[in-house]
Amino acid sequence: MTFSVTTPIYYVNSDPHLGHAYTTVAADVLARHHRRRGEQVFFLTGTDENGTKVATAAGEAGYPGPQEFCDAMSARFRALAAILGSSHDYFIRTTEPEHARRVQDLMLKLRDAGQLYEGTYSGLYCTGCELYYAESDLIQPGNICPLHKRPVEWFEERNTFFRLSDWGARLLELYDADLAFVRPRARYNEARSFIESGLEDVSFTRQTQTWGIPLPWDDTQVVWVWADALFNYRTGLEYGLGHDVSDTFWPISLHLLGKDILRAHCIIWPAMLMAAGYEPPRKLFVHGYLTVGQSEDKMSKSLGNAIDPIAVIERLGLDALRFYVLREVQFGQDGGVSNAGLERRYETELANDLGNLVSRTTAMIVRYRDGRVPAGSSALAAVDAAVAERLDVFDLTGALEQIWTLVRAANRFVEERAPWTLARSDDPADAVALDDTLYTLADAVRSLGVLLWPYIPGSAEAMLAAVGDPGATAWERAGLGLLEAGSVVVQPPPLFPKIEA
RNA sequence: GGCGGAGUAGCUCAGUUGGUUAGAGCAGCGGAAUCAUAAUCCGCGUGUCGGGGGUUCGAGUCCCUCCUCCGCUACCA
Repeated sequence: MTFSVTTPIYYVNSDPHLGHAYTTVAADVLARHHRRRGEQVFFLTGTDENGTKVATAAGEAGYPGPQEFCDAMSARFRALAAILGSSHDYFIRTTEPEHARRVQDLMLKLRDAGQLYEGTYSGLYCTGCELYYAESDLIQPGNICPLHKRPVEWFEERNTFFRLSDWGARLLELYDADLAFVRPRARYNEARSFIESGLEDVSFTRQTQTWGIPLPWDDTQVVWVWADALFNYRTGLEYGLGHDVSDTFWPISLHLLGKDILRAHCIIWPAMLMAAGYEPPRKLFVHGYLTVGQSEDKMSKSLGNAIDPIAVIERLGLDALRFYVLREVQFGQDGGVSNAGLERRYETELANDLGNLVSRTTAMIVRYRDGRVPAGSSALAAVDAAVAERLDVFDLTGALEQIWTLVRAANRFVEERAPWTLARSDDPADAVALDDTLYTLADAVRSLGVLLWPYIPGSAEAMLAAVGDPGATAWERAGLGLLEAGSVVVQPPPLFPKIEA
């Protein structure tokens, strides 16, 4: 089995923020999960660096040229990925010569397949926005740009067009063949209805832009940044590892993307691939936005409303951030996030529910059984099947909820068994019951370590080490009753220390 | 306008193909326990399931209609 997953490549025109972190973490969790299942995984992320906006931004930021700007900005995204613990296999940059060369090859391939033709693109263009407007989006009368409050101009440009209009029927076949081709369902509907409404050809080159990949047969044109950017999902496999792994990992198992780039990914991209003779991706998952909570953080005066991923990591740790963004907001929907919400989840779920479970479990085994896991059998119900089921449909939030049912069950179990009472008893039956209880708890901590490893790898490894099963993160270990009696237990320092007031 | 989502406890949301007293987490109130990061566990909700109408023995779940919010309705990414 193989599993290939991508994030969008991030446009270097803006600074990395929580939204980028969100997508990267989500992709990382899936990549880690599939690796634990023993699959071969290729996880691709990177930066999108071509286009006029980048060239302009480079000038405004005082860089000698776009490349220097891209180098600096891309490095920031790469740094963010590293801080997030992203386990990507390759970080692609669209200014890499290898990428450019292969994009040119792909353009030739499209041309040779008769999928490109020369035409004229014309429309109402606002030089301030640097984009074309539909008449309906402008203030009438007078075709006034809603942003710049001045009339837009009629522009014409000689371009090379892609015959997107030829692919509507094939795209619909894709959507018909797999109702989960695009998730969540609302996004599937959105993409599908757009296709059904009729597709127009799309210009795949730009004449007026310079910062881009030249069209191989006409160097007065550059490849449209979207075509260039989308192709990264292919080119990255062809050269990222230093050798071509596209045979192994193609078609892409899953593209993660934000809802703002749905059309490019769910319509243009599969069509481009089919036109070039490649298999389209198997699945696309469109996630929502993390919105800044208004209600809860209304009190905070200054700039406290924005969540800076780096600041969160410095204060509460990487795992707190990774956990929070996937736990708080149903993956696939929009949802509010706030520092107050983050702290609440951290305190109640990570520190109190999970961290304390580890503390009390290890403390009791150290105290009552000299730090050795007694022989016993698990009295709890495993959740690994339910978790895998959620992850198979990319329900990262639902999987976490399933995991938490085990966390809660384990805490409840402690109260039910009251091991401290059993420990005070002289009855041999109580000693056996205590063994069973402690085994169940240690084993639950172990199982939770396996289940949570993709989400919070550092903490999960600490959990596994604490119950004497370090590094045993393979998914086959996610069930219950797999801990060896006699494993050495040590009480670790608190996994999630309370927030200092 | 058209298409598509959503409207369920104070908050965030679950609620398969219609079927027993509509659920979870959080917050709030009360209690128990003491292994543990004073961490945990138990108990407590008169919720018009957006309004109205209909189908049915029976609807949050199907049909009609109305209201509100959101997304999409093409080439910055």
